[in-house]
Amino acid sequence: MASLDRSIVANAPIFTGLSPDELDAILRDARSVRYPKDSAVFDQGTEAHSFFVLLHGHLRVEKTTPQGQQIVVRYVSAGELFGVAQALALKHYPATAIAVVDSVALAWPSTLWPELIAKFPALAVGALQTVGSRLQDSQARILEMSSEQVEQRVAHALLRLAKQAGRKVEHGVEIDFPISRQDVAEMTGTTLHTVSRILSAWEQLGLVEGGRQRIVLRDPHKLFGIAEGHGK
Amino acid sequence: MASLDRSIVANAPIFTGLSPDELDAILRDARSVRYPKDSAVFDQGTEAHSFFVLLHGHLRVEKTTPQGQQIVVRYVSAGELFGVAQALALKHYPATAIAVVDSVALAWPSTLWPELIAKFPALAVGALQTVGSRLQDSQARILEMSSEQVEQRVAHALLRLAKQAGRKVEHGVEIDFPISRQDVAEMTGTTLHTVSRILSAWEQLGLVEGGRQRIVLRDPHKLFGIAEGHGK
DNA sequence: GGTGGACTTTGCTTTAGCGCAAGCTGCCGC
DNA sequence: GCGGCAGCTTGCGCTAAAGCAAAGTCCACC
Repeated sequence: MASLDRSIVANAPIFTGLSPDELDAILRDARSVRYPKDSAVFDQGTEAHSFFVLLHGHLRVEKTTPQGQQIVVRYVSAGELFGVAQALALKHYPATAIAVVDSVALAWPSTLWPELIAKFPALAVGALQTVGSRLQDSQARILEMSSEQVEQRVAHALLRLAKQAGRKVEHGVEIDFPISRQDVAEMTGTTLHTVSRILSAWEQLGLVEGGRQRIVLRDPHKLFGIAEGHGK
Repeated sequence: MASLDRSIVANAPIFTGLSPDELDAILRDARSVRYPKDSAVFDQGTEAHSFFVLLHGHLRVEKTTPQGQQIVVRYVSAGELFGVAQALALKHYPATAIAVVDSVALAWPSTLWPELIAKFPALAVGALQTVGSRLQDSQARILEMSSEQVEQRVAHALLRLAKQAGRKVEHGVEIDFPISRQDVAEMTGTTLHTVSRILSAWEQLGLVEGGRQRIVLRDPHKLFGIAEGHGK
């Protein structure tokens, strides 16, 4: 088990560029925490006490407006760094992270971040790349929301989910955690109703297969066509 | 002039946490470049040869889809770091930066980034915070696009522009560089036509004052009300 | 001082997708 | 085994805003 965790950690992009010894030193300060399904790892607006690397499971990161409107910022998979508010000079978490399946994460106290950075500059470089790739994702999403129809956006979202957390099953690729129509709506800037309609239509065409909090892509290639604006 | 530049650089957030000596060492490797109005500092997709700090002027950063749809990612003001593709592990610039007024920037070869980081870890920390705050902005924008009406989004955009690059004038705050209705549309994910209509309506109400590539906010407070969804 | 093009305004038509409402279904807990 | 409810589907009307079209207006350059 410990060695399994080790391999996940060693392959985490954030830790590339560190020697095994350095990695050990860093891991000594971490504690491992279990988060049961549907529990929060941290809540938007609370003090950013820790930063994390996910060892096992999946998290949904969501952000809520003062008016109560909510969006899904992203899903976190094993090996990813998250909750680095401190590194971005934020005192409070800018979003809420919820375990969508039973999950395990390594946690470090935020106060340790400056020390760790000072000792291991490669960490800062890794963090920069992590945050940078999230920035890319966000901007891609803005571009999508400005230029694409809802149907295309939903197709894109499903393809991205499948890529990040897809599991091969008999007739396609299943998204490997429970995800509701509402969640997809909050990822694509639309409503539960519209997502439901779109998925129903696709199910007719044999492109996807649905169910309660369950989505299987049966024809990713054709979905890609829709995402790119052909198909339809 | 040199000392004027010095003070801009010294106050740039990216350089906080560096001693004057360190700053000098870093500046020795930079060259200063003039970009006349409407010229490109770099183009989306080209090799990321340099990274920059803007000394004077304003840039518009825009991103284009393969299909030709375009959005304005952000505007860059004096003192800001930009073009750090290399730090995010990108080989090519992910967007195009255009001078909207005659501008001057300091430029470093991208190849120098790893050395500088190694010598001055504070730089990595600064860059992380810069990129982090851009990530915050992008996510805020996604939230806005998912939950707000066009009118609110335009109000938000104008207020942000005024905050970042506002100049006090006789009856209000003027945005300190030429900006077209089209540009505002590309910032808010709408069309030229809709922006024009909204600004015309606001002009009727005395909230703004328009003109060719010119916007003056006459009643920021009331605009804020609209942005928050009251007013209407 | 005139002319062309870039920028803007404005009216009309169309439509994607939202909001509302009602009903269905499969799962979980008792 | 049976409620009950969370999640899903579906129909209908409505509206914000996009698309289309046509005319102004201002500026820069000749």
